[in-house]
Amino acid sequence: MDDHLTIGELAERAGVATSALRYYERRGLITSTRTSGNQRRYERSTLRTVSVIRAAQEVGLSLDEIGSALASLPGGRTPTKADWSKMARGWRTEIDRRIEELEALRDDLGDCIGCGCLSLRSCALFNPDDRARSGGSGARYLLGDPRPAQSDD
Amino acid sequence: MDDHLTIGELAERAGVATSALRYYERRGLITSTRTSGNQRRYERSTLRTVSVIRAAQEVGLSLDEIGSALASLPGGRTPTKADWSKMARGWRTEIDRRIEELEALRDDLGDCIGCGCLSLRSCALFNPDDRARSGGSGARYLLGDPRPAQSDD
DNA sequence: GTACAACTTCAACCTCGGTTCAAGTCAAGG
DNA sequence: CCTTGACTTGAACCGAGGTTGAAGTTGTAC
Repeated sequence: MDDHLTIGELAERAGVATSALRYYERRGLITSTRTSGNQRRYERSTLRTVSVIRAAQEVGLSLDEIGSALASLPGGRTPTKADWSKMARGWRTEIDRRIEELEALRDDLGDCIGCGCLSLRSCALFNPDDRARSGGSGARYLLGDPRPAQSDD
Repeated sequence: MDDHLTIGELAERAGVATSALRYYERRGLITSTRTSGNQRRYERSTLRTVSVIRAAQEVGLSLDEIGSALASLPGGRTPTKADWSKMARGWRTEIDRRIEELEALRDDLGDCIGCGCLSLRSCALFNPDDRARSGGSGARYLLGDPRPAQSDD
């Protein structure tokens, strides 16, 4: 009833499980103080931080990336309005990039459907060398660079 | 040198690791015959199947979904040109759906940047109740339904 | 006929974003 | 004081899509 939130209250208001909040704290995304009896108490502003975390996850960022973004905030841990605007702008760029990738993929697919490129000749979707191969499991899509015709199938 | 491929040859031509090919086989996505010495030999058409698998993964399908699609092919295991066209059309629909989701998300984000909705009032991105909560880890995004104003922040 | 690369299997391990459990402690109402 | 529910910890587990390693076998080039 003071101006702090228990983990259960924060979980309910933020729409996440308490286990997720403890996990975020282990990962360094949020912080808490402790009562004399070792229970977590959260600032009300942590609700905002959690909302930003969830929003960033929707955008497709990993918790590591989100953590870096939060850690790089100048004046402390909780994102201010200006911080949020800045981050949101960056994320929008990221979303735009992903939309472009998907559109390219869709167009490739359209070409394939039209051209019957099961022959594998010059089809972007079927060009393995070209796939983004580095760096984990994110959504990665292919781009151009059709290979010169080879003995195909 | 006959018309079959070893696992290493297939791996190189398809751009995947041999371990992945064995994994696909365990999952029932591809098949092989064996030499008298128990080594795998692949039909050349398996290269096409693997390409389809990788393309479907790019689209965002799980190996289970891909397996179902391949298993449902009428005339055997290797997708024909017509099969491929049919699948590709389905995937394109899926891609379109994901692009729409991303565009909605981007627009929400644009609203947030414009309105300074850090207050959490009526902001789609900050509305936890509304997040797609069911069903695994796919890319899920939020939609409308701004909540009536509450004590916020 | 022998060296060596490529193959075999099975089991264990990896990341990511958490959830679930067991065993125990704290806080609040009656 | 006592009960009850919310909290604490650490460790184990999940599923997806594989990778890695050990120990042994095959295939082929010289």
